[in-house]
Amino acid sequence: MDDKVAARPDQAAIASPRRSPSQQRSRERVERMLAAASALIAEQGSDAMRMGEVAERAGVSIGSLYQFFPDKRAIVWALAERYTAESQACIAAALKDVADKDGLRQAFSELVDIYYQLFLAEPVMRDIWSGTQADKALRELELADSRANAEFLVAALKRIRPDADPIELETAAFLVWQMGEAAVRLAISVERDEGDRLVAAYKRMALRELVGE
Amino acid sequence: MDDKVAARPDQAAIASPRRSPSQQRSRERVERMLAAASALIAEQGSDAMRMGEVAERAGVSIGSLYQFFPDKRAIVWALAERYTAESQACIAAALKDVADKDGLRQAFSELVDIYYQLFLAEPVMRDIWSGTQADKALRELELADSRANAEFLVAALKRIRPDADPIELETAAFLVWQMGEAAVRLAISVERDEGDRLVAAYKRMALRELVGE
DNA sequence: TGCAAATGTGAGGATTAATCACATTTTGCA
DNA sequence: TGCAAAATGTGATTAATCCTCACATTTGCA
Repeated sequence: MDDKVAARPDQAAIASPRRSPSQQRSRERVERMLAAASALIAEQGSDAMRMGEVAERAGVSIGSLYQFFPDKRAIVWALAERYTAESQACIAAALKDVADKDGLRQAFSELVDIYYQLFLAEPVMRDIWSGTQADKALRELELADSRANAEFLVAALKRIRPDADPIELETAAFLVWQMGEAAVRLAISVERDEGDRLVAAYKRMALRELVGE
Repeated sequence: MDDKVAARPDQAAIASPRRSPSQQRSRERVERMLAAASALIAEQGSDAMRMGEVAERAGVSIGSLYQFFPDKRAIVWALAERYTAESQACIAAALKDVADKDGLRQAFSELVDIYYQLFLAEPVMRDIWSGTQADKALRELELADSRANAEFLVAALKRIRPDADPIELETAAFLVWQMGEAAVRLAISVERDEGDRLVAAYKRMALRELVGE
């Protein structure tokens, strides 16, 4: 995770570019802004988050906020970007040494559990990825993230089933990943025990598709 | 499909109740409002849709708009509600007479295709169900819709596999349905041929889960 | 030290959702 | 038919909020 504010992909209306914090002082302030935003999102959701409130909590002026973030969505995007970077590292590590079916079963099951727990425990994650679909930049980030994660999965699958059609593996991995997100989102929006059942059912389905019975 | 404006479930902040059109005149005006909103959503997306523009296109005043819709989201919700009612009828009809595995395979495959085509062809549908997650009322509508559709599927499954555990069928059907929506949304956001592959892969996965190999 | 670049500020401009006090039309009924 | 009450229609106005901008302050550096 770097401290630099990542350049957000252009949105429908291109937001004017913003400075990247180059001094230590401003880097710390940007951290405070993100922390404040994160706290507010956890409390009320990103939609209800007010720029003035973020600035106040971070102990900076509105102007400073806009110095580093072109608009409100960019703040949410920056938080989302951190989560994806972190989780990608985690996923890559978990799938890195998988070499057989049982290894994949094990690793996949654990990853799904982690993801599920994360969504249950982290209101910010829930909020960000729930609103995903409405925001073009976030949707693209999620898609890119899914593709990257699917790649890790494909790499593992190729080791397990070296003679399988690469395109099919690619398709299956991408689909399975995206469905996992859908399954977890669904699971957290219903009663806990039904959610658990849904996640378990998803795991079975996904693994059957990936490594067979 | 009834002409009445359905009462929208309470949102976070409870919107003040609005009149239901009881006279022929107002019913027609409400239709014009919805048509105008639909056209604007198709053109620019529901986020960019402006209340003033809806009113102008419908040939009514802002005040009239708010006479029948408590707020902006209620308009989108009303459109969404119509789509779900329509599609539920379609789904119920398609699954009504399914009595064996091959019948289900056939019906399910057709329903998925119809849904996929609908999303490809209907920008309003795309927009509404993309923004779904951000809006509590829409999320609830989608969930209720999924559950209702899952019920039709469960009914068919019980005829095919009468000795299966009902809870498991319920879980599988609900999950499969929700995943179908995720799969289609994913499919329409990538290149057409990749989308087709994804939908095909989803069908395979879903049917394997529902009726086995 | 002094200057240019980086950073900080918050009042105010610009949008836009939503309200409300009042006008007009329709309906139900004696 | 005539008329009171309910339903419907109107748009200037209010309120909330994002974001800009002109100017002040701080930092890095030769």
